[in-house]
Amino acid sequence: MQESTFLSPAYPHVTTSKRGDVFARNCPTRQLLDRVGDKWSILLLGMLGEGEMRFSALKRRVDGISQKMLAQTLRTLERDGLITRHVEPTVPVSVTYAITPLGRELLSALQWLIDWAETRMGAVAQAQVAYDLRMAD
Amino acid sequence: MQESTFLSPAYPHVTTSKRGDVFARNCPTRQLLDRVGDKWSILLLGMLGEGEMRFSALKRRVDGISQKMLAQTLRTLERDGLITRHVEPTVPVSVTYAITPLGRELLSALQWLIDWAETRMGAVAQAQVAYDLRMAD
DNA sequence: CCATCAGGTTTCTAATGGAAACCAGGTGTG
DNA sequence: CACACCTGGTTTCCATTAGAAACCTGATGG
Repeated sequence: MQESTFLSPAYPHVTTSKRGDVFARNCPTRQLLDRVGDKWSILLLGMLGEGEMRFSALKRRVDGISQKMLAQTLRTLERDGLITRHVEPTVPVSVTYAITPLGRELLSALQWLIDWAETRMGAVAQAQVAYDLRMAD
Repeated sequence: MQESTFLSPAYPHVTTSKRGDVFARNCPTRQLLDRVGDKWSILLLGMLGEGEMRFSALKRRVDGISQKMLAQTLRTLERDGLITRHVEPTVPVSVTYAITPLGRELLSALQWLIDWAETRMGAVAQAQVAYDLRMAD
C-alpha cells in the first residue's frame, strides 16, 4: 500500500491548463476524483453492480436523484467506459444500462469503502456528537 | 464482497427528513458519501496520511484548493473524527492537522481506489476518446 | 382528439464553489 | 509611532452547479 504514489505525476500527455503546476493537478487520482468523485456516480455504479437496470428503475431506486443528474451522470459513466447503454427499439423505447468489466473493477475497489461505511459510520456519528459538545462549551 | 448490502437500511436512529423512504436515503454508504463524497475531503485525507501537516502546507500541496474550502473541509473532517487539529500558541500561531486511527482506516479503504486510478485511468481516457469518436459521426 | 408511456432536455431558481479582500494580534523595521 | 508582515482563518461577491418542475418526442390505445 504505497502512500508515496498518492499524487504521482503520471499521464504527462494531459495538458496543464493552468500555471505550470503539472504535479498535483493531473495525477491519476485527481483525474478520477474530478470524474467520479461525486456521490451519484458512485451510487449509480453500485446499483448497476447488482445487475443491469433501466433508466426509470434507476430513478426509482437511487433515492433523491433528479432526472437531469441521472441522465447526465449516466452519460459521463458511459463516456468513461464504466457502463454501457443499450437502446431497445420497443415502444416506448427502453434503455438499459449495465456495468462494464472496467466499471466492475472500480466497483470492487469501492467495495472496501462501502464496507468501511457499514462498520464505521457509527463511530463517525459518535465523533460528531462529541465534537458538537466540545464546541458548545 | 457482499453487494446486497450496498444500500442496507442500517442506523435507523437517523430521522428520515423526507417522505417515508427510509431505505436508500439513510444507509451508511449514503451517509458517508454525503460527508466525504467530495474530492477535497479525499485528497486532504490522502495528504494527511503522509504525515501531519500545517494549514499553509496543505494549501500549497493540495493544488487548486481555496482557503475557504480548505478551512471548511478540515473542520468537517475534524468533526467526523477523521483528523485532529492541534493549535500551538507560537507567534504567529501554528495549527497542525493529523490523521486519526479512524481516518487512517478510511484512507486504507481509499487506497484501493487510488491504486485503481493509477493502473486504470489510462483505460478510462481511451474509452473517452472512443466515445467522442462514436458520437462525432 | 386526447392521454399515456419511457427517456430524456429545457428552464428557472437555490445552493455551492472559487477568487480575492479583509481580519486578528503579535512582531520586526524605519 | 506608523507601517508592513506572519499564519490561519472569515467574509464578500460572483460564477458555476444542482435540483424541481415543466416540457418534448413519437408511437399507441381509448
